[in-house]
Amino acid sequence: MGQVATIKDVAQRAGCGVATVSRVLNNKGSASAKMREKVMTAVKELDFQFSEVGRSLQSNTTRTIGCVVPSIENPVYADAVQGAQEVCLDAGYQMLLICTNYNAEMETHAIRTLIAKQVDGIILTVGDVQNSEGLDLIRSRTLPHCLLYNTAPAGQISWAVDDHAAGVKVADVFFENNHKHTGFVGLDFLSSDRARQRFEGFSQGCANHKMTPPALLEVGDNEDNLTPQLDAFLKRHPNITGIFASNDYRALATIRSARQLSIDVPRDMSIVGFDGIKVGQMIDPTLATIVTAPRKLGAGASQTILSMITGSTPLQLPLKEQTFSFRAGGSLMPLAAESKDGEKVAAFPPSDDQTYKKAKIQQERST
Amino acid sequence: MGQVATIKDVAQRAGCGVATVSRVLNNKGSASAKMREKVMTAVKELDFQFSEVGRSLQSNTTRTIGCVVPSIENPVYADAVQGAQEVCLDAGYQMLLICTNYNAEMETHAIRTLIAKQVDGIILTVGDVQNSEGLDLIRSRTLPHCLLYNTAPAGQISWAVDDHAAGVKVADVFFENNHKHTGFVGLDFLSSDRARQRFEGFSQGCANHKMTPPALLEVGDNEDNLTPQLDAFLKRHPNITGIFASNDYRALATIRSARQLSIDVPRDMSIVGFDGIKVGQMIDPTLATIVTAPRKLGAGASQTILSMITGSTPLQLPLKEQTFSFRAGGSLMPLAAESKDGEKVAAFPPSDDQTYKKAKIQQERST
DNA sequence: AATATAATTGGAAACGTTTCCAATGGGAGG
DNA sequence: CCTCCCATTGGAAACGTTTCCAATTATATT
Repeated sequence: MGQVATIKDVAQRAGCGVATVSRVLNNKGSASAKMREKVMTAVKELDFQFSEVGRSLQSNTTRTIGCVVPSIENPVYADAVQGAQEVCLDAGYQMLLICTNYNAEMETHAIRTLIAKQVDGIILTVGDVQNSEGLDLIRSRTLPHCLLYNTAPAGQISWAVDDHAAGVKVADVFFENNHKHTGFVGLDFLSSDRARQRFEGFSQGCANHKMTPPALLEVGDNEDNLTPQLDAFLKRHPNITGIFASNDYRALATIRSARQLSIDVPRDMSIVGFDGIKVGQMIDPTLATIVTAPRKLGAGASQTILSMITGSTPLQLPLKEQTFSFRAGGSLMPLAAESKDGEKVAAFPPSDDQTYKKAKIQQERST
Repeated sequence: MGQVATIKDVAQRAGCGVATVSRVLNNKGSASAKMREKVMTAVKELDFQFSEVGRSLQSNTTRTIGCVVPSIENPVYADAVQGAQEVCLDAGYQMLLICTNYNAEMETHAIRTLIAKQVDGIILTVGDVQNSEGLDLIRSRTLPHCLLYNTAPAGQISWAVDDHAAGVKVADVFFENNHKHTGFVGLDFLSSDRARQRFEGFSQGCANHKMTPPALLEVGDNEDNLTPQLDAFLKRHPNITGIFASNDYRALATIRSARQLSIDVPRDMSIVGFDGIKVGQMIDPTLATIVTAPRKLGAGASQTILSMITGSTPLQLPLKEQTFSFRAGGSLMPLAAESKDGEKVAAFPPSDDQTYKKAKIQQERST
């Protein structure tokens, strides 16, 4: 960096003290018209701009908020970060972003770094809310922070999808469409708190409707060879007619694998995903899914943080039920009414495009 | 923020001067064993951590690099940012992220902000390299910076896909698969420099092979009603057998619209996309596309910036041809050899799954 | 014109670091 | 025991701001 002008340079050029320059530029305190003038021209000539680091040191404030998420390669987080970032920017804050790659050690390190950088607040998604070294660090400094996509521990604020309620909703939808025997495809639960919540809600919902408890297929994060696992799974549970996948990618993978096993979606099997990624509506069949609003969650987290910082009254959290909605799609169709006995084979509607379309429309109205 | 301990507190508690604390903690200069000891315990007791802002003021360095991109809702940028961020983090730098939403005013403001924040370098994607106020600001301060996804102006470094060469490659691929009459679907070019480059390369490639110049379909960013536009387009150019879409989303939309027009992909029409998004391989047919490596580009940009900062020898840019590769997929299949006359209807292979599969395999080998 | 009051101004301290430099102390060698 | 040298140590300045406060100047009121 070639030498940049400081407030001293401006003062010298304008022929006044630094205090005057500061007052003029910040519109704080009094200054005569001619002084204003002189300062302004000096600023122009030197192309002066305040150094935020000098300011930060003096004000004990950085106007920066930290954001810690696992990875923005996941569009859910990317969108949330974008939403959060926009709100920050509008309020004159900048965002320091750190991705942890789902690594607890990185997470702790990231938070330590943000604390050292003196951020005014932190928005974060941690791996384990109950046991997070980073979170403890934050708490011990009473630094404003707000969780994102974590289920809030008691008395804490978190902007997150209510995974459990969403799971219940999916069970409701399957029930309304006459599917009584269902399955759940998810990543092994150890690594994902959220998938577990979805499953538990789904189980609960099935129980509410006296449906068979959902069969569980846990897969590794290796999405490629889902087909053999799905095959074995469906052989074990032959009367399943509906599958809830823990996210949209997994739902797509499931559809693909089903197709490889000559199982048509939605004729032979209905699939519901989770997240509501954009492509879900661009493919055929379109993907029925729980759609979430990551941008809004991110934006909300930012607003919460900002209100904590400014001390203004904190934003109301959305109702749990408003953190998601069901979107109908071609991957889910109602089972013919006479299928209530669960005799899957007998339940197929005739293989007729018209029928399918009607079913889809009906389905769309049901939301 | 409850009062945090400063170096003075540590010094007081350890019974020494601040200089000693600084020396001990930075392992710089000499210090006796017992002093080290005392300082360390004081640090533990107070849970002390250096304030980076004090440091920054003194060292005229923030160990922060700024990153300006249009939007991380676009996975291409999200991945690039993630790659860049990781490299920065590994080098002990943090990343300040600002998304401009494709808005030139925001872009300028973002850069101004980053300069005020005294970032040590900037990675940026601008809307118009030739005419960017922000870029001028950076240049006038001789601040280390590196372009990303912009075609580099003379003498500048930019980590970007060679869109032109990629366009040529797509033409090559169509040629190898006997497609002579092609089209290009892209956003109106005013807003996207890159799409234009792709089109120009594609045209060039078609010319190289003495194919008909590609027909151009410019669509608005409203992806929903592509169908009528595609219909009109194909009526105007009835013998088109291959379409190159300016990105994967548009390719998927094109496939969907084609299907609505009862045009089967790939039987009646081959489609090639651009970007190589993940879902392209999860759908049916899989999407033939130009795959790019956004993470690598982002990481490369970071390395360039870091080497500029440290003054080490700058990383070699990748060869233009290495910034992308073609990935075969089910959405592209060869036209039967006897179709060279362009008589599309006569060219259909028999509607036989086996044939399709063979065609695909052959296609995959051709890369 | 003299005084009281208000507006304007600049010096200096403070924020948390690093680093220069001078001062102190201890040990070795004479 | 004296001297010299080196290791250790702390005071102070500097980095770029803001803001308190005292000093100066301008304006209003008699």
